[in-house]
Amino acid sequence: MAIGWSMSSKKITITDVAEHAGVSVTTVSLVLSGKGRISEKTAVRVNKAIEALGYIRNQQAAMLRGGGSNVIGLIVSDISEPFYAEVAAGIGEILDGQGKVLFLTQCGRNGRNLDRCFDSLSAYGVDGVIIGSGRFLNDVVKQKARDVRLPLVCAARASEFDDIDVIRPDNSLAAKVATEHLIKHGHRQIAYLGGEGGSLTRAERLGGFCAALLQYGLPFRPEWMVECDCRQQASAQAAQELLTHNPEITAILCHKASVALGAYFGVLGTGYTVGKDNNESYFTRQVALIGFGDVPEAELTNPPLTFISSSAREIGHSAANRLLQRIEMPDEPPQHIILPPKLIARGSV
Amino acid sequence: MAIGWSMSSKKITITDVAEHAGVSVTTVSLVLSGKGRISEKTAVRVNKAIEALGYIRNQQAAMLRGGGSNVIGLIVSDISEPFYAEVAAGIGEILDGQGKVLFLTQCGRNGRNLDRCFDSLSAYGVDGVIIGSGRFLNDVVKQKARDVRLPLVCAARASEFDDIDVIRPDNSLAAKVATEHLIKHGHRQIAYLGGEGGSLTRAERLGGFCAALLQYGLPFRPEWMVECDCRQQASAQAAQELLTHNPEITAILCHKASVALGAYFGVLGTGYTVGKDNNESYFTRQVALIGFGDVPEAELTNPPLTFISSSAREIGHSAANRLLQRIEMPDEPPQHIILPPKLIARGSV
DNA sequence: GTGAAAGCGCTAACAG
DNA sequence: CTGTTAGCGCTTTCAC
Repeated sequence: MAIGWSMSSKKITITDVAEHAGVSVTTVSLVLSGKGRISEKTAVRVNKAIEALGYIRNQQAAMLRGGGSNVIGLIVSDISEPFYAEVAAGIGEILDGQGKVLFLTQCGRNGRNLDRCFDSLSAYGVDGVIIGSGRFLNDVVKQKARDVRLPLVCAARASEFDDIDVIRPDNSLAAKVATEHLIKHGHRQIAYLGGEGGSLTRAERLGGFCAALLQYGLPFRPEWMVECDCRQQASAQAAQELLTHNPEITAILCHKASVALGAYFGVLGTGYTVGKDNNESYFTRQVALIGFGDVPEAELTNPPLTFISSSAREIGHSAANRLLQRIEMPDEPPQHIILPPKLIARGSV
Repeated sequence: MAIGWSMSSKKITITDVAEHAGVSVTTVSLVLSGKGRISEKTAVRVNKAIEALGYIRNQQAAMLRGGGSNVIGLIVSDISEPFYAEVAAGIGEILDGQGKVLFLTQCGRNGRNLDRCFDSLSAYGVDGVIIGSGRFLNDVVKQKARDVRLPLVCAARASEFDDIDVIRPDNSLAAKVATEHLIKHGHRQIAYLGGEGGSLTRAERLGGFCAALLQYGLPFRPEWMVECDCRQQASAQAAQELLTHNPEITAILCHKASVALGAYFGVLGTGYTVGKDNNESYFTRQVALIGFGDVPEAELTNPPLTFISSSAREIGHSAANRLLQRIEMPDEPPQHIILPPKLIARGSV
């Protein structure tokens, strides 16, 4: 009748461990943190007691008196946006190796809760915070961070601030590299497909795109830079239209993975083929494609599309590392870390 | 020379507030938690002091003495997997409305860190934990949860346990509903495309699929249930092969969004069309498509593919709500919450 | 090397 | 309605 049942409900504290090991709480604490010089023998005894009792140190209490909490806060608008999910994963990877953990908050797609998120993180005693969607970051929060001396770094998709640490991809360079790649493969008539007018990311990329065109003395055609809904079908249609109305176009730079995928099928739909024909047998018209992508291993691998990537995961890595540094040295001037793009050639050029 | 500079670095405590407001700490505490009945006047005075000083309550200290921490722990293998990201977002939405927050941990794609994640959450005093990837959940962790009396619920993609709360989609029913939908639209030769052999989710769906076939007296064809790489191109090829080798097939159930998308283009690639022709002019062969999808608003909307969804976000909602309930009433027997599927008809059938 | 004691900021009795 | 007081579990001087 399950009488000898484990009544273990009582919370086990450092005191219990000390008792069990026949030492003082101080000693246990010292062993836990590896600080004071403890004799090998007692250390072993203490550890054995910890094991036996299944003791788990109460971090809340620990940080109350001591210094850091080993918790990092993250604010994103919505974690289900792949970019932020990827950044979060990257941050997690770094933190993991450092015995630190991640506090996740979502401020909503409109950023409404940003202030509340920040206060929340602050209240829970995080050692620093990383903010994803920098576009919502306002001066109130920045000031608050300064007031409570809470390190704040921004993991962004585009350039945003100059008064805090920012980690971001080099959109402009990425576009330039991609465009040059196309030019070097003989393309002279290049279009840019996708994105919305108001997007900073798009603006930066178009900047790089134009820069490359100008540098190589190629014509600059506003009507070849077309916005479109990012969904595949829409992109496919847009690509098809673009190609039929402008038969001279031989290459398209695609604003994101789904656009590239759409364009891929759009090109096929026009009866053209994608990529360069290695055998130099130019019987059917070919269109080259390069897509921008945050998430290397994803959709673009199959069909094999050449793409230019600024890994969101790496942004997460850098942001985490930067924050950790800043926690150590809070008074350094803020810096921008701009991640270079990587071009992955895979046959569609 | 910035001499009168804000020296606000000192941490502001409840005591400071009490002093500033000319009341005792108790009163402040009471105002903060809205517990004791405090006179309107003092409440206002206290709030004013809080405002003036920019006081932020130290949650760590609060929970040390009091009960809950208002923190919920989440363990997923990798937050960048869209399913988990979506679940996390759903959880966040619920918690947000309750003044609670989310602690995110990642146990790695192989689940290696599961134990460590759990201990971490436990150490930080979460009120309960939601585990995503249940497939990694082991008895050690379950026992540990019981020992420390930490409510544990599992937000899963498929059925996994019976000794803890589980929230999961009804894969079998979803497949059944989808299949019946096809049958009712006159289809008799239906294939299932995608997924990997070892997948529990797939097994459950195939179960529902077969059940529906049998129920309607339709033939059961193992060779029409084909596995395939989930990437688009692979799926497109697989669909094309399937259709050319088996000309009698008129409908395909697709294991996930990317497979459906691939199949869509695969069908077009064979020269057939997708969907039902409303004008009853059956000149070209048509193939109907239904995809499974976790994320309603995503890829399947365009092209307009009919799909059957078990919203990952809703799983997050339910999991959060269930956990909150269980925190209130820890001794209820564990229950399974099985979310019904939703069929969204959009023209591809 | 190890222990005793004083808090960290807050809440929860119990008095007034 | 409001104040006094005693801890929550842990770290950290400062003695021994």
